[in-house]
Amino acid sequence: MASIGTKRDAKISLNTVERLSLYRRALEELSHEKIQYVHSHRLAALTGVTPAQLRRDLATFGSFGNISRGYDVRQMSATISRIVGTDEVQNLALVGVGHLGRALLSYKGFEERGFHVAAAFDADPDKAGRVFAGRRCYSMDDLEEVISTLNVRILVLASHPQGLQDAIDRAAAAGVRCFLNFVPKITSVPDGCFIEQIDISAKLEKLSFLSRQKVDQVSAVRR
Amino acid sequence: MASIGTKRDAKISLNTVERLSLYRRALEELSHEKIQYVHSHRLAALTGVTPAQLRRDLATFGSFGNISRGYDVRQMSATISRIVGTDEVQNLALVGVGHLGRALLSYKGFEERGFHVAAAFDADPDKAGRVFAGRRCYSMDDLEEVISTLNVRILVLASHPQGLQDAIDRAAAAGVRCFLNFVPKITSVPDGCFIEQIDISAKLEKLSFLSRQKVDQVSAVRR
DNA sequence: TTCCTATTGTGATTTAATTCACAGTGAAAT
DNA sequence: ATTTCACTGTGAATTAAATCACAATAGGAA
Ligand SMILES: NC(=O)c1ccc[n+]([C@@H]2O[C@H](COP(=O)([O-])OP(=O)(O)OC[C@H]3O[C@@H](n4cnc5c(N)ncnc54)[C@H](O)[C@@H]3O)[C@@H](O)[C@H]2O)c1
Ligand SMILES: NC(=O)c1ccc[n+]([C@@H]2O[C@H](COP(=O)([O-])OP(=O)(O)OC[C@H]3O[C@@H](n4cnc5c(N)ncnc54)[C@H](O)[C@@H]3O)[C@@H](O)[C@H]2O)c1
Repeated sequence: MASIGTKRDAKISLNTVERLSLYRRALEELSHEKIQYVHSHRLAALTGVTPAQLRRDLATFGSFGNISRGYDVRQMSATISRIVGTDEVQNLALVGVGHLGRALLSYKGFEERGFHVAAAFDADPDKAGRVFAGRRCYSMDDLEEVISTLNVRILVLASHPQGLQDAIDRAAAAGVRCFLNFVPKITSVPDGCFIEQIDISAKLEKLSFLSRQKVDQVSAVRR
Repeated sequence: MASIGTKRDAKISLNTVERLSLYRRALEELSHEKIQYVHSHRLAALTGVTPAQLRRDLATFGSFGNISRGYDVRQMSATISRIVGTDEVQNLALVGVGHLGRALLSYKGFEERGFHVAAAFDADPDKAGRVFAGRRCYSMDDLEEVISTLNVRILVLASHPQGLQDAIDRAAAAGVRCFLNFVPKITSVPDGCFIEQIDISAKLEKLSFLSRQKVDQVSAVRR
Protein backbone atom coordinates (compact mmCIF):
# COMPACT_ATOMS: atom_id res chain seq x y z
CA MET A 1 0.00 0.00 0.00
CA ALA A 2 3.07 2.22 0.07
CA SER A 3 2.11 4.49 2.92
CA ILE A 4 5.11 6.56 3.85
CA GLY A 5 5.75 8.13 7.18
CA THR A 6 5.52 6.95 10.74
CA LYS A 7 2.62 4.99 12.03
CA ARG A 8 0.43 7.15 14.16
CA ASP A 9 1.27 6.14 17.69
CA ALA A 10 4.46 4.11 17.45
CA LYS A 11 7.63 5.19 19.17
CA ILE A 12 10.63 4.89 16.94
CA SER A 13 13.68 3.06 18.16
CA LEU A 14 16.96 4.90 17.72
CA ASN A 15 18.58 1.59 16.94
CA THR A 16 16.34 1.44 13.94
CA VAL A 17 17.28 4.95 12.88
CA GLU A 18 20.96 4.12 13.12
CA ARG A 19 20.44 1.08 10.96
CA LEU A 20 18.64 3.15 8.34
CA SER A 21 21.94 4.87 7.59
CA LEU A 22 23.57 1.51 7.25
CA TYR A 23 20.90 0.32 4.87
CA ARG A 24 21.23 3.44 2.82
CA ARG A 25 24.95 3.04 2.44
CA ALA A 26 24.35 -0.43 1.02
CA LEU A 27 21.52 0.82 -1.19
CA GLU A 28 23.81 3.45 -2.66
CA GLU A 29 26.36 0.83 -3.56
CA LEU A 30 23.69 -1.32 -5.15
CA SER A 31 22.47 1.70 -7.04
CA HIS A 32 25.96 2.29 -8.41
CA GLU A 33 25.94 -1.29 -9.62
CA LYS A 34 22.71 -0.49 -11.50
CA ILE A 35 20.69 -2.89 -9.37
CA GLN A 36 17.04 -1.88 -9.27
CA TYR A 37 15.49 -4.20 -6.73
CA VAL A 38 16.85 -5.94 -3.68
CA HIS A 39 15.36 -8.50 -1.31
CA SER A 40 15.54 -8.21 2.45
CA HIS A 41 17.80 -11.23 2.54
CA ARG A 42 20.48 -9.66 0.37
CA LEU A 43 20.33 -6.20 1.90
CA ALA A 44 20.50 -7.76 5.35
CA ALA A 45 23.55 -9.79 4.41
CA LEU A 46 25.28 -6.66 3.11
CA THR A 47 24.62 -4.78 6.30
CA GLY A 48 25.13 -7.56 8.80
CA VAL A 49 21.62 -7.75 10.20
CA THR A 50 18.97 -10.44 9.95
CA PRO A 51 16.36 -10.23 7.21
CA ALA A 52 13.62 -10.15 9.83
CA GLN A 53 15.19 -7.17 11.53
CA LEU A 54 15.53 -5.29 8.30
CA ARG A 55 11.86 -5.85 7.47
CA ARG A 56 10.85 -4.92 10.98
CA ASP A 57 12.90 -1.72 10.83
CA LEU A 58 11.30 -0.69 7.57
CA ALA A 59 7.85 -1.61 8.81
CA THR A 60 8.27 1.08 11.47
CA PHE A 61 7.81 3.66 8.77
CA GLY A 62 5.31 1.98 6.52
CA SER A 63 5.32 -0.62 3.86
CA PHE A 64 7.23 -0.09 0.67
CA GLY A 65 8.44 -3.46 -0.48
CA ASN A 66 7.10 -5.14 -3.54
CA ILE A 67 6.15 -8.55 -2.35
CA SER A 68 8.08 -10.51 -4.87
CA ARG A 69 10.53 -8.09 -6.44
CA GLY A 70 11.69 -6.82 -3.08
CA TYR A 71 12.55 -3.20 -2.45
CA ASP A 72 13.14 -0.58 -5.10
CA VAL A 73 16.72 0.48 -4.44
CA ARG A 74 16.52 4.12 -5.44
CA GLN A 75 13.10 4.63 -3.99
CA MET A 76 14.05 3.20 -0.62
CA SER A 77 17.16 5.32 -0.53
CA ALA A 78 15.05 8.40 -1.16
CA THR A 79 12.55 7.28 1.45
CA ILE A 80 15.29 7.00 4.04
CA SER A 81 16.40 10.53 3.17
CA ARG A 82 12.91 11.73 3.80
CA ILE A 83 12.64 9.86 7.07
CA VAL A 84 15.89 11.22 8.47
CA GLY A 85 15.22 14.66 7.03
CA THR A 86 18.09 14.98 4.60
CA ASP A 87 15.87 15.35 1.57
CA GLU A 88 16.54 19.03 2.04
CA VAL A 89 20.03 20.33 2.73
CA GLN A 90 20.94 21.03 6.34
CA ASN A 91 23.53 23.62 7.21
CA LEU A 92 26.35 22.69 9.54
CA ALA A 93 29.00 24.77 11.19
CA LEU A 94 32.30 23.67 12.65
CA VAL A 95 33.96 24.83 15.84
CA GLY A 96 37.72 24.30 15.91
CA VAL A 97 39.75 24.47 12.71
CA GLY A 98 42.68 22.33 13.83
CA HIS A 99 43.97 19.10 12.36
CA LEU A 100 40.66 17.33 12.66
CA GLY A 101 38.57 20.36 11.76
CA ARG A 102 40.47 20.92 8.54
CA ALA A 103 40.08 17.27 7.59
CA LEU A 104 36.35 17.62 8.11
CA LEU A 105 36.27 20.82 6.04
CA SER A 106 37.98 19.04 3.17
CA TYR A 107 35.58 16.11 3.29
CA LYS A 108 33.26 15.82 0.30
CA GLY A 109 31.02 13.18 1.82
CA PHE A 110 28.82 15.56 3.75
CA GLU A 111 27.40 17.26 0.69
CA GLU A 112 26.62 13.89 -0.87
CA ARG A 113 24.48 13.05 2.11
CA GLY A 114 22.57 16.30 2.31
CA PHE A 115 24.72 18.33 4.68
CA HIS A 116 26.37 21.60 3.84
CA VAL A 117 29.26 22.87 5.92
CA ALA A 118 28.40 26.54 5.83
CA ALA A 119 30.94 28.06 8.20
CA ALA A 120 33.76 27.44 10.62
CA PHE A 121 34.80 29.10 13.87
CA ASP A 122 38.05 29.18 15.77
CA ALA A 123 39.17 30.85 18.97
CA ASP A 124 42.62 31.49 17.53
CA PRO A 125 42.72 35.08 16.21
CA ASP A 126 45.27 34.03 13.59
CA LYS A 127 42.68 31.71 12.06
CA ALA A 128 39.65 33.98 12.17
CA GLY A 129 39.22 35.75 8.85
CA ARG A 130 41.15 33.17 6.89
CA VAL A 131 39.59 30.70 4.47
CA PHE A 132 39.99 26.92 4.87
CA ALA A 133 38.89 24.55 2.14
CA GLY A 134 36.69 27.25 0.74
CA ARG A 135 34.99 28.11 4.01
CA ARG A 136 35.39 31.36 5.85
CA CYS A 137 36.66 30.93 9.39
CA TYR A 138 34.92 33.28 11.80
CA SER A 139 35.88 34.47 15.23
CA MET A 140 34.00 32.88 18.11
CA ASP A 141 32.65 36.37 18.78
CA ASP A 142 30.50 36.01 15.68
CA LEU A 143 29.02 32.65 16.68
CA GLU A 144 25.45 33.74 17.36
CA GLU A 145 25.23 36.08 14.42
CA VAL A 146 26.59 33.64 11.85
CA ILE A 147 24.42 30.82 13.19
CA SER A 148 21.32 32.91 12.68
CA THR A 149 22.31 34.34 9.34
CA LEU A 150 23.29 31.02 7.81
CA ASN A 151 20.52 29.05 9.49
CA VAL A 152 22.89 26.54 11.05
CA ARG A 153 21.07 23.45 12.28
CA ILE A 154 23.94 21.29 13.50
CA LEU A 155 27.20 22.31 15.16
CA VAL A 156 30.23 20.06 14.80
CA LEU A 157 32.61 20.34 17.73
CA ALA A 158 36.31 19.79 17.09
CA SER A 159 37.98 22.26 19.38
CA HIS A 160 39.89 21.82 22.60
CA PRO A 161 37.98 20.91 25.74
CA GLN A 162 38.39 24.36 27.21
CA GLY A 163 35.50 26.54 26.23
CA LEU A 164 33.57 23.65 24.72
CA GLN A 165 30.61 23.85 27.08
CA ASP A 166 30.46 27.57 26.58
CA ALA A 167 30.29 27.16 22.81
CA ILE A 168 27.48 24.64 23.22
CA ASP A 169 25.50 26.89 25.51
CA ARG A 170 25.84 29.90 23.27
CA ALA A 171 24.94 27.97 20.15
CA ALA A 172 21.94 26.43 21.86
CA ALA A 173 20.77 29.86 22.95
CA ALA A 174 21.11 30.97 19.34
CA GLY A 175 18.83 28.14 18.23
CA VAL A 176 21.09 25.18 17.43
CA ARG A 177 19.53 21.97 18.71
CA CYS A 178 22.01 19.37 17.40
CA PHE A 179 25.67 18.84 18.19
CA LEU A 180 28.19 16.37 16.86
CA ASN A 181 31.06 16.19 19.29
CA PHE A 182 34.55 14.85 18.65
CA VAL A 183 35.99 16.26 21.85
CA PRO A 184 36.50 13.72 24.64
CA LYS A 185 34.97 15.82 27.37
CA ILE A 186 31.83 15.44 29.47
CA THR A 187 29.27 17.97 28.30
CA SER A 188 25.60 18.68 28.68
CA VAL A 189 23.02 20.22 26.43
CA PRO A 190 19.79 22.03 27.28
CA ASP A 191 16.43 20.30 27.12
CA GLY A 192 15.27 19.73 23.59
CA CYS A 193 18.84 19.57 22.28
CA PHE A 194 20.76 16.49 21.20
CA ILE A 195 24.44 15.69 21.24
CA GLU A 196 26.08 12.76 19.53
CA GLN A 197 29.55 11.74 20.56
CA ILE A 198 32.19 10.41 18.21
CA ASP A 199 34.68 8.85 20.55
CA ILE A 200 37.44 7.20 18.62
CA SER A 201 39.25 5.96 21.69
CA ALA A 202 36.06 4.35 22.92
CA LYS A 203 35.77 2.45 19.66
CA LEU A 204 39.35 1.30 19.98
CA GLU A 205 38.69 0.16 23.52
CA LYS A 206 35.71 -1.80 22.35
CA LEU A 207 37.87 -3.50 19.73
CA SER A 208 40.54 -4.17 22.30
CA PHE A 209 37.98 -5.75 24.57
CA LEU A 210 36.50 -7.87 21.80
CA SER A 211 39.85 -9.18 20.67
CA ARG A 212 40.52 -10.59 24.12
CA GLN A 213 37.23 -12.40 24.52
CA LYS A 214 36.42 -15.89 23.52
CA VAL A 215 33.73 -15.68 20.89
CA ASP A 216 30.99 -17.24 23.02
CA GLN A 217 31.46 -14.79 25.85
CA VAL A 218 30.32 -11.87 23.77
CA SER A 219 26.75 -11.24 22.75
CA ALA A 220 25.58 -9.45 19.68
CA VAL A 221 28.69 -8.60 17.73
CA ARG A 222 27.61 -6.84 14.58
CA ARG A 223 29.87 -7.51 11.66
CA MET B 1 35.33 -8.49 48.41
CA ALA B 2 36.87 -6.77 45.40
CA SER B 3 36.96 -9.69 43.02
CA ILE B 4 38.11 -8.44 39.65
CA GLY B 5 37.43 -10.06 36.35
CA THR B 6 34.38 -11.51 34.72
CA LYS B 7 32.03 -13.82 36.46
CA ARG B 8 32.51 -17.31 35.25
CA ASP B 9 29.61 -17.96 32.95
CA ALA B 10 28.11 -14.56 32.23
CA LYS B 11 28.01 -13.16 28.73
CA ILE B 12 29.09 -9.56 28.60
CA SER B 13 26.90 -7.02 26.88
CA LEU B 14 28.64 -4.81 24.36
CA ASN B 15 26.42 -1.98 25.51
CA THR B 16 28.08 -2.34 28.86
CA VAL B 17 31.54 -2.29 27.33
CA GLU B 18 30.73 0.87 25.42
CA ARG B 19 29.54 2.53 28.59
CA LEU B 20 32.76 1.58 30.38
CA SER B 21 34.61 4.02 28.11
CA LEU B 22 32.08 6.67 28.98
CA TYR B 23 32.54 6.05 32.68
CA ARG B 24 36.25 6.20 32.34
CA ARG B 25 36.16 9.52 30.60
CA ALA B 26 34.20 10.90 33.54
CA LEU B 27 36.51 9.23 36.03
CA GLU B 28 39.50 10.87 34.40
CA GLU B 29 37.92 14.27 34.75
CA LEU B 30 37.12 13.61 38.39
CA SER B 31 40.68 12.48 38.89
CA HIS B 32 41.95 15.75 37.46
CA GLU B 33 39.78 17.54 39.96
CA LYS B 34 41.52 15.54 42.71
CA ILE B 35 38.34 13.72 43.65
CA GLN B 36 39.08 10.36 45.25
CA TYR B 37 35.70 8.72 45.61
CA VAL B 38 32.50 8.98 43.64
CA HIS B 39 29.04 7.53 44.19
CA SER B 40 27.05 5.80 41.49
CA HIS B 41 24.60 8.64 41.55
CA ARG B 42 27.13 11.28 40.63
CA LEU B 43 29.01 9.25 38.07
CA ALA B 44 25.72 8.28 36.47
CA ALA B 45 24.64 11.91 36.25
CA LEU B 46 27.94 12.83 34.60
CA THR B 47 27.58 10.14 31.99
CA GLY B 48 23.86 10.34 31.38
CA VAL B 49 22.87 6.91 32.63
CA THR B 50 20.84 5.81 35.63
CA PRO B 51 22.62 4.91 38.85
CA ALA B 52 21.14 1.42 38.71
CA GLN B 53 22.52 0.87 35.25
CA LEU B 54 25.95 2.02 36.28
CA ARG B 55 26.00 -0.38 39.21
CA ARG B 56 24.67 -3.18 37.06
CA ASP B 57 27.35 -2.54 34.44
CA LEU B 58 30.11 -2.67 37.00
CA ALA B 59 28.63 -5.73 38.64
CA THR B 60 29.23 -7.57 35.38
CA PHE B 61 32.90 -7.58 36.20
CA GLY B 62 32.90 -7.95 39.96
CA SER B 63 32.35 -5.78 42.91
CA PHE B 64 34.64 -2.89 43.62
CA GLY B 65 32.58 -0.21 45.28
CA ASN B 66 33.00 0.70 48.89
CA ILE B 67 29.53 0.56 50.29
CA SER B 68 29.46 4.00 51.74
CA ARG B 69 32.35 5.90 50.17
CA GLY B 70 31.40 4.81 46.70
CA TYR B 71 33.98 3.97 44.06
CA ASP B 72 37.68 4.78 44.19
CA VAL B 73 38.15 7.01 41.16
CA ARG B 74 41.68 6.05 40.20
CA GLN B 75 41.23 2.42 40.99
CA MET B 76 38.10 2.09 38.92
CA SER B 77 39.76 3.83 36.02
CA ALA B 78 42.60 1.34 36.21
CA THR B 79 40.15 -1.52 36.51
CA ILE B 80 38.39 -0.43 33.33
CA SER B 81 41.76 -0.35 31.56
CA ARG B 82 42.35 -3.88 32.64
CA ILE B 83 38.90 -5.01 31.53
CA VAL B 84 39.21 -3.51 28.06
CA GLY B 85 42.81 -4.55 27.76
CA THR B 86 44.54 -1.21 27.52
CA ASP B 87 46.62 -1.70 30.64
CA GLU B 88 49.31 -2.68 28.19
CA VAL B 89 49.96 -0.63 25.09
CA GLN B 90 48.41 -1.84 21.86
CA ASN B 91 49.99 -1.06 18.53
CA LEU B 92 47.89 0.45 15.79
CA ALA B 93 48.63 1.10 12.15
CA LEU B 94 46.89 3.46 9.79
CA VAL B 95 45.97 2.89 6.16
CA GLY B 96 45.53 6.09 4.15
CA VAL B 97 47.55 9.17 4.99
CA GLY B 98 45.19 11.77 3.54
CA HIS B 99 43.45 14.64 5.28
CA LEU B 100 41.82 12.44 7.87
CA GLY B 101 44.77 10.11 8.25
CA ARG B 102 47.13 12.98 8.98
CA ALA B 103 44.72 14.38 11.56
CA LEU B 104 44.69 10.99 13.25
CA LEU B 105 48.49 10.78 13.14
CA SER B 106 48.75 14.14 14.87
CA TYR B 107 46.28 13.15 17.59
CA LYS B 108 47.80 12.80 21.04
CA GLY B 109 44.76 11.20 22.62
CA PHE B 110 45.55 7.67 21.50
CA GLU B 111 48.71 7.38 23.53
CA GLU B 112 46.90 8.64 26.62
CA ARG B 113 44.45 5.80 26.31
CA GLY B 114 46.96 3.03 25.78
CA PHE B 115 47.21 2.93 22.00
CA HIS B 116 50.36 3.53 20.02
CA VAL B 117 50.18 4.46 16.37
CA ALA B 118 53.19 2.52 15.18
CA ALA B 119 53.06 2.93 11.42
CA ALA B 120 51.15 4.28 8.47
CA PHE B 121 50.59 3.01 4.95
CA ASP B 122 49.55 4.70 1.75
CA ALA B 123 49.03 3.53 -1.81
CA ASP B 124 50.40 6.76 -3.19
CA PRO B 125 54.08 6.22 -4.08
CA ASP B 126 54.80 9.89 -3.37
CA LYS B 127 53.83 9.32 0.26
CA ALA B 128 55.57 6.03 0.90
CA GLY B 129 58.93 6.63 2.51
CA ARG B 130 58.02 10.03 3.89
CA VAL B 131 57.43 10.76 7.54
CA PHE B 132 54.14 12.20 8.84
CA ALA B 133 53.82 13.46 12.40
CA GLY B 134 56.83 11.38 13.34
CA ARG B 135 55.57 8.17 11.78
CA ARG B 136 57.13 6.50 8.80
CA CYS B 137 54.70 5.99 5.94
CA TYR B 138 55.18 2.63 4.26
CA SER B 139 54.16 1.37 0.86
CA MET B 140 51.18 -0.96 0.84
CA ASP B 141 53.59 -3.59 -0.47
CA ASP B 142 55.10 -3.74 2.99
CA LEU B 143 51.79 -4.24 4.80
CA GLU B 144 52.24 -7.83 5.95
CA GLU B 145 55.87 -7.44 6.89
CA VAL B 146 55.40 -4.27 8.94
CA ILE B 147 52.33 -5.67 10.66
CA SER B 148 54.28 -8.68 11.83
CA THR B 149 57.43 -6.80 12.77
CA LEU B 150 55.64 -4.12 14.78
CA ASN B 151 53.03 -6.48 16.22
CA VAL B 152 50.10 -4.42 14.99
CA ARG B 153 46.86 -5.39 16.72
CA ILE B 154 44.42 -2.87 15.25
CA LEU B 155 44.29 -1.38 11.77
CA VAL B 156 42.70 2.03 11.29
CA LEU B 157 41.21 2.47 7.84
CA ALA B 158 41.18 5.97 6.34
CA SER B 159 41.85 5.38 2.67
CA HIS B 160 39.59 5.56 -0.35
CA PRO B 161 37.00 2.85 -0.85
CA GLN B 162 38.94 1.28 -3.71
CA GLY B 163 41.27 -1.36 -2.37
CA LEU B 164 39.81 -1.22 1.10
CA GLN B 165 38.55 -4.79 1.19
CA ASP B 166 41.87 -5.98 -0.14
CA ALA B 167 43.75 -4.19 2.63
CA ILE B 168 41.46 -5.78 5.20
CA ASP B 169 41.91 -9.25 3.79
CA ARG B 170 45.67 -8.94 3.64
CA ALA B 171 45.94 -7.54 7.14
CA ALA B 172 43.67 -10.24 8.51
CA ALA B 173 45.79 -12.89 6.85
CA ALA B 174 48.81 -11.30 8.50
CA GLY B 175 47.16 -11.63 11.90
CA VAL B 176 45.25 -8.41 12.51
CA ARG B 177 41.89 -9.14 14.11
CA CYS B 178 40.57 -5.62 14.74
CA PHE B 179 39.69 -2.83 12.32
CA LEU B 180 38.49 0.69 12.88
CA ASN B 181 36.95 1.93 9.68
CA PHE B 182 36.25 5.52 8.69
CA VAL B 183 35.53 4.68 5.07
CA PRO B 184 31.85 4.65 4.14
CA LYS B 185 31.94 1.39 2.24
CA ILE B 186 30.38 -1.99 2.91
CA THR B 187 33.09 -4.39 3.96
CA SER B 188 33.41 -7.79 5.54
CA VAL B 189 35.96 -9.36 7.81
CA PRO B 190 36.90 -13.01 8.29
CA ASP B 191 35.58 -15.06 11.21
CA GLY B 192 37.19 -14.12 14.46
CA CYS B 193 37.85 -10.55 13.31
CA PHE B 194 35.99 -7.42 14.33
CA ILE B 195 35.34 -4.20 12.52
CA GLU B 196 33.99 -1.03 14.07
CA GLN B 197 32.59 1.66 11.84
CA ILE B 198 32.90 5.36 12.46
CA ASP B 199 30.28 6.81 10.20
CA ILE B 200 30.09 10.54 10.64
CA SER B 201 27.30 10.98 8.14
CA ALA B 202 25.24 8.39 9.97
CA LYS B 203 25.63 10.35 13.18
CA LEU B 204 24.53 13.50 11.40
CA GLU B 205 21.53 11.67 10.01
CA LYS B 206 20.60 10.51 13.47
CA LEU B 207 20.77 14.09 14.72
CA SER B 208 18.75 15.26 11.76
CA PHE B 209 16.12 12.67 12.54
CA LEU B 210 16.02 13.53 16.21
CA SER B 211 15.65 17.22 15.61
CA ARG B 212 12.49 16.63 13.62
CA GLN B 213 10.78 14.41 16.18
CA LYS B 214 8.52 15.44 18.95
CA VAL B 215 10.20 14.44 22.17
CA ASP B 216 7.66 11.80 23.10
CA GLN B 217 7.98 9.97 19.81
CA VAL B 218 11.55 9.02 20.47
CA SER B 219 12.63 6.40 22.93
CA ALA B 220 15.88 6.31 24.82
CA VAL B 221 17.73 9.44 23.87
CA ARG B 222 21.00 9.47 25.73
CA ARG B 223 22.19 12.93 26.59
C1' DT C 1 29.28 0.60 72.02
C1' DT C 2 24.86 1.17 69.54
C1' DC C 3 22.08 3.38 66.40
C1' DC C 4 21.17 5.76 62.15
C1' DT C 5 21.82 6.81 57.41
C1' DA C 6 23.08 6.33 52.76
C1' DT C 7 25.09 3.34 49.57
C1' DT C 8 26.23 -0.92 47.10
C1' DG C 9 25.09 -5.23 44.71
C1' DT C 10 21.52 -8.00 43.06
C1' DG C 11 17.10 -10.85 42.83
C1' DA C 12 12.72 -9.75 40.70
C1' DT C 13 10.25 -7.22 37.48
C1' DT C 14 9.39 -4.48 33.64
C1' DT C 15 10.30 -2.78 29.28
C1' DA C 16 12.52 -2.94 24.83
C1' DA C 17 14.61 -5.36 21.03
C1' DT C 18 15.00 -9.16 18.27
C1' DT C 19 13.69 -13.33 16.18
C1' DC C 20 10.34 -16.79 14.84
C1' DA C 21 7.08 -18.33 11.85
C1' DC C 22 3.42 -17.94 8.86
C1' DA C 23 -0.77 -15.85 6.45
C1' DG C 24 -1.42 -13.37 2.51
C1' DT C 25 0.23 -12.18 -1.96
C1' DG C 26 2.06 -11.07 -6.50
C1' DA C 27 4.81 -12.57 -10.23
C1' DA C 28 6.21 -16.16 -13.16
C1' DA C 29 5.68 -20.76 -15.01
C1' DT C 30 2.85 -24.15 -17.00
C1' DA D 1 -6.43 -20.11 -15.80
C1' DT D 2 -4.22 -22.32 -12.46
C1' DT D 3 -0.46 -23.61 -9.84
C1' DT D 4 3.84 -22.80 -7.69
C1' DC D 5 7.13 -20.35 -5.36
C1' DA D 6 9.43 -17.08 -2.64
C1' DC D 7 8.73 -12.77 -0.64
C1' DT D 8 6.84 -9.20 2.57
C1' DG D 9 4.68 -7.59 6.69
C1' DT D 10 3.47 -8.72 11.18
C1' DG D 11 1.31 -11.12 15.35
C1' DA D 12 3.39 -14.08 18.78
C1' DA D 13 7.29 -15.70 21.22
C1' DT D 14 11.69 -15.15 22.79
C1' DT D 15 15.68 -12.97 24.32
C1' DA D 16 18.15 -9.00 26.00
C1' DA D 17 18.36 -4.64 28.43
C1' DA D 18 17.02 -1.61 31.85
C1' DT D 19 14.82 -0.48 36.04
C1' DC D 20 12.88 -1.30 40.52
C1' DA D 21 13.35 -2.08 45.10
C1' DC D 22 15.45 -3.86 49.03
C1' DA D 23 18.64 -6.75 52.06
C1' DA D 24 23.09 -6.28 53.68
C1' DT D 25 26.41 -3.23 55.45
C1' DA D 26 30.19 0.27 56.16
C1' DG D 27 30.96 4.48 58.19
C1' DG D 28 29.86 8.28 61.08
C1' DA D 29 27.29 10.21 65.07
C1' DA D 30 25.97 10.02 69.73
N1 LIG E 1 42.99 14.89 15.55
C1 LIG E 1 42.26 13.80 15.68
O1 LIG E 1 42.37 12.88 14.91
C2 LIG E 1 41.25 13.69 16.76
C3 LIG E 1 40.64 12.46 16.99
C4 LIG E 1 39.67 12.36 17.99
C5 LIG E 1 39.33 13.46 18.73
N2 LIG E 1 39.95 14.63 18.50
C6 LIG E 1 39.57 15.78 19.31
O2 LIG E 1 39.19 16.82 18.46
C7 LIG E 1 39.63 18.06 18.97
C8 LIG E 1 40.48 18.75 17.96
O3 LIG E 1 41.60 17.95 17.66
P1 LIG E 1 42.75 18.50 16.73
O4 LIG E 1 43.70 17.42 16.54
O5 LIG E 1 42.15 19.12 15.51
O6 LIG E 1 43.38 19.63 17.64
P2 LIG E 1 44.17 20.93 17.17
O7 LIG E 1 44.94 21.41 18.34
O8 LIG E 1 44.88 20.67 15.91
O9 LIG E 1 43.02 21.98 16.84
C9 LIG E 1 42.16 22.52 17.78
C10 LIG E 1 41.64 23.82 17.21
O10 LIG E 1 40.59 24.30 18.04
C11 LIG E 1 40.79 25.68 18.30
N3 LIG E 1 40.17 25.94 19.60
C12 LIG E 1 40.62 25.65 20.81
N4 LIG E 1 39.75 26.01 21.76
C13 LIG E 1 38.70 26.56 21.11
C14 LIG E 1 37.48 27.10 21.53
N5 LIG E 1 37.15 27.16 22.82
N6 LIG E 1 36.63 27.56 20.59
C15 LIG E 1 36.95 27.51 19.29
N7 LIG E 1 38.09 26.99 18.84
C16 LIG E 1 38.95 26.53 19.73
C17 LIG E 1 42.28 25.86 18.28
O11 LIG E 1 42.59 27.22 17.99
C18 LIG E 1 42.69 24.92 17.17
O12 LIG E 1 42.63 25.54 15.92
C19 LIG E 1 40.39 17.75 20.25
O13 LIG E 1 39.55 17.97 21.34
C20 LIG E 1 40.72 16.29 20.13
O14 LIG E 1 40.74 15.66 21.39
C21 LIG E 1 40.89 14.77 17.53
N1 LIG F 1 38.16 13.83 5.79
C1 LIG F 1 37.20 13.54 6.65
O1 LIG F 1 36.91 14.33 7.52
C2 LIG F 1 36.47 12.25 6.59
C3 LIG F 1 35.35 12.07 7.38
C4 LIG F 1 34.67 10.85 7.35
C5 LIG F 1 35.12 9.84 6.52
N2 LIG F 1 36.19 10.05 5.75
C6 LIG F 1 36.64 8.96 4.88
O2 LIG F 1 37.98 8.69 5.18
C7 LIG F 1 38.68 8.37 3.99
C8 LIG F 1 39.85 9.30 3.85
O3 LIG F 1 39.38 10.63 3.75
P1 LIG F 1 40.38 11.80 3.44
O4 LIG F 1 39.61 13.07 3.49
O5 LIG F 1 41.58 11.68 4.29
O6 LIG F 1 40.75 11.49 1.91
P2 LIG F 1 42.09 11.90 1.16
O7 LIG F 1 41.79 11.80 -0.30
O8 LIG F 1 42.62 13.17 1.70
O9 LIG F 1 43.12 10.76 1.56
C9 LIG F 1 43.02 9.44 1.19
C10 LIG F 1 44.41 8.82 1.24
O10 LIG F 1 44.28 7.41 1.10
C11 LIG F 1 45.26 6.97 0.15
N3 LIG F 1 44.72 5.75 -0.45
C12 LIG F 1 43.75 5.65 -1.37
N4 LIG F 1 43.49 4.37 -1.65
C13 LIG F 1 44.33 3.64 -0.88
C14 LIG F 1 44.52 2.26 -0.70
N5 LIG F 1 43.80 1.37 -1.39
N6 LIG F 1 45.44 1.86 0.19
C15 LIG F 1 46.14 2.75 0.89
N7 LIG F 1 46.00 4.06 0.78
C16 LIG F 1 45.09 4.51 -0.10
C17 LIG F 1 45.43 8.11 -0.81
O11 LIG F 1 46.68 8.04 -1.44
C18 LIG F 1 45.31 9.31 0.14
O12 LIG F 1 46.55 9.63 0.68
C19 LIG F 1 37.70 8.49 2.87
O13 LIG F 1 37.22 7.21 2.52
C20 LIG F 1 36.60 9.32 3.43
O14 LIG F 1 35.34 8.96 2.87
C21 LIG F 1 36.89 11.23 5.77
